[in-house]
Amino acid sequence: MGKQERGIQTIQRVLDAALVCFTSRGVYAATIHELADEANVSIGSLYHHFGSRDRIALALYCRCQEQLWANVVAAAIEQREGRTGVRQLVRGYLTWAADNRDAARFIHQFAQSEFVGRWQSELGAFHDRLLAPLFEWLAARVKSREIVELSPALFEVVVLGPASEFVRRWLSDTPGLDFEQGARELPEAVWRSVARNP
Amino acid sequence: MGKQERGIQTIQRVLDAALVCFTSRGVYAATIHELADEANVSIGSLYHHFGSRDRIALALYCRCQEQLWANVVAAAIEQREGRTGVRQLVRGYLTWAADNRDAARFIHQFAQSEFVGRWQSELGAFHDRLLAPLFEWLAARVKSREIVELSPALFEVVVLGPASEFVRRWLSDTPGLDFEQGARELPEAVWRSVARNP
DNA sequence: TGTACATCAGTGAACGCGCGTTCACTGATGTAC
DNA sequence: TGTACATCAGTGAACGCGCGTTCACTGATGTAC
Repeated sequence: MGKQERGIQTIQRVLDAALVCFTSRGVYAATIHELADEANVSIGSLYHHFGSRDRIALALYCRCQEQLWANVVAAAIEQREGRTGVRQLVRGYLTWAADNRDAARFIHQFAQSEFVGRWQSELGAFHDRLLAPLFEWLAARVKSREIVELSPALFEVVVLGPASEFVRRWLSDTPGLDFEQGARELPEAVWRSVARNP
Repeated sequence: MGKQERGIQTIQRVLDAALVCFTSRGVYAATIHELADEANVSIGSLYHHFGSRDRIALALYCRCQEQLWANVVAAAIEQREGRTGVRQLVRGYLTWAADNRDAARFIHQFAQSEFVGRWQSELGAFHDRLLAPLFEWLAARVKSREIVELSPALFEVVVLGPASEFVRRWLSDTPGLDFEQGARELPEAVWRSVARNP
């Protein structure tokens, strides 16, 4: 199962190309032939490394998720106060999406696609592992009574729901949605919904 | 362009079948052959009424959206107070989804699919028309200083974002997510985020 | 340092399956006089 | 009330396109002695 340096580079190149194809043509519409073209790699080589078309999408999804949460979670949990941490979490999510439009678009599309079902349990564990530091941070702020008591699952819904809904709409150019306005007002709105007032 | 009673019934029957196929097999995986089978209608008849596979999905989406918002918006705007209205909106969304799992699943899947792009402007106008009464209600509550000032677009994100994120996760059986708990705690959490405190 | 062998990386023409769509047709319903 | 015609509703075998995948192969890199 040993991989060579050359192979690792090819895999990265394929994933880069996949991001282009999947976002410009769509996760379903993009064909493996287009993908091979964009990556300058033969179809056989794709199958050598990934085994199937679906697994390319899966690998890309994991790479994007890792980038997203490594950034966003790290920036949030280095905040001491609950308020600044939650605000940072929301703002971080928004700015990451703005800086990585394609990756954000792909994540949202993939997460809602029929692919997910097939890898649900693996992806769930992966997701939990990425968010674990955040939930630790959260538990401490709940304990210190800065933040209302909410199960981690509901906390995610309440805090990341508005952020991801906003990004989803922003990415599809929903009229009447201004990014700057969202980045200014959403963090505080979200904070109000989890803040424990004295 | 006149339609006969028989044709109208066939269309409804096809949409019922489409909901079954699209939710059990997936919006992309379901084929028009399966659809014809499930509806007990010939493939030719499908094309006579809808013109293409995609338009069947589109028609179903419109029917589901209409059902959803007719219910949810109506129940919310008959509330006088901002707080009870917003709470009712969130709770109404959740319970509609619980009572219409398939329709909710289909709406979420379709809305995030590559279909949407093709009909974006029509669907946007349709959506706005369905939500118009809600935004009127909202404007009055903003004016009376019960609710913070937010553009309609951001209001939607803040209020419906958590609700739809919750439903999305609940529909895909995310572990750790309890429906009853969500129905109990989400409405108030959302209300806190838009309430204007004296 | 060289040789022999094993494994990894990469190729691309060919295949076959199944999908959406078409089309020439029959039957049912509505309309005009 | 009957007849002739037009339009709507419905049929399903056939088509052709393009997709994901395979496979027998060559070339590159690593390893053992």
